[in-house]
Amino acid sequence: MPNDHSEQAFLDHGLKLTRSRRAILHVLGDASEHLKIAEVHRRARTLDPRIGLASVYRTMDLLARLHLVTRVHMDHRHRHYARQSQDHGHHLVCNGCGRVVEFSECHVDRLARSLARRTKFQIEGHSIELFGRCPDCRRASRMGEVRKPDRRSSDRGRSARPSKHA
Amino acid sequence: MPNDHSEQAFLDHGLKLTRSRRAILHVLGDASEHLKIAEVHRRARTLDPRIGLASVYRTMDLLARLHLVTRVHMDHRHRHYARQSQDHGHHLVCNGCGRVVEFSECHVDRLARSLARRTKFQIEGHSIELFGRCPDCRRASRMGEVRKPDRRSSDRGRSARPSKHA
DNA sequence: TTCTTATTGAGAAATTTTCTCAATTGAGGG
DNA sequence: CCCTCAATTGAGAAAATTTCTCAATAAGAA
Repeated sequence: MPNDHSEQAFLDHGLKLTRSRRAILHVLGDASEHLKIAEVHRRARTLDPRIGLASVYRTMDLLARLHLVTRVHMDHRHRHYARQSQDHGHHLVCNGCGRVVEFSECHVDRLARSLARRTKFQIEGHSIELFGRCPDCRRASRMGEVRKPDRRSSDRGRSARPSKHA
Repeated sequence: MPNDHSEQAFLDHGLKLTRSRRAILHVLGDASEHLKIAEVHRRARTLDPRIGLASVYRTMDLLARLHLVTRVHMDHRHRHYARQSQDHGHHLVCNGCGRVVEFSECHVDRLARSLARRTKFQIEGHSIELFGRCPDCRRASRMGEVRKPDRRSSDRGRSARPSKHA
């Protein structure tokens, strides 16, 4: 989000600040949600239509390596990225329909400290996902159905913008 | 793992117990690790070479919907599944090289209860991932490098079988 | 056994990600 | 300001993963 900070980080690591990278940083700076690659690409192209998809992949990888964004696991079909600073919404995902509810409470600090000590990793972030059944799907399964997933509604449900906030 | 239980679950839901499904249940029953689709397919074919990849996808989807198996998010490139009962290895992933260390301690019970109450979800499982830098990557970055990920070692690191257990 | 329909396997198609390579461009030095 | 050179790019090909289609098969009920 501090865009200048990101740009500086690039330079500090001897990386060039190119048109594409600047555009992508802008996109990420403006976004308030998690974005998947295709969406970053789409938005970046409104700033500069020349930007290629491969560059988006490359830049997002770099940003992740610089800890400016974090990969979040929202579904299996797409990569999603969140800015480092917003990386604190965790997810409750419905196994039935894919609906996602965000929540923020978590207490992994103790766990993180203990793992850091044992593994000598330097812990930088975390993500928690819980899986279950939303009320609608519970009702459906009480009625004996095995709901075949509906592609469209499932895609909607698993989209980047979680439907509710707990 | 209780194979008969799984087979029964199929019948209970009016689903047929076919050769392929039986083979896949066997594979899952024998496996002690998370498996990705391609691996399930490979193993199932040693039991019955006729099984097609599409059937593996279809069966794994069904199993997930029957709660006999859970999707776990180990990397972005593949789906991974774990048997419901073994869904309790969590991961510490190195942001630098992708190395994965498994750990088992976690205290999400309270969190789960509180979310269940607030959202009316029925919680069925969870996954925790922490991200950081492994000792090797910390050393490298102290030397100013931005390690470009090495495809091969990264693939090894992110594979289904974590390298170490904490 | 026969019937009915869910399920299958194979391959095509779609989707996402990675790779390759010639052309461009950023940043530093002169 | 211009040069130089390596980093970076865009485009498209290629790879990898997932989904779809459809005729053929086989599981389970009668």
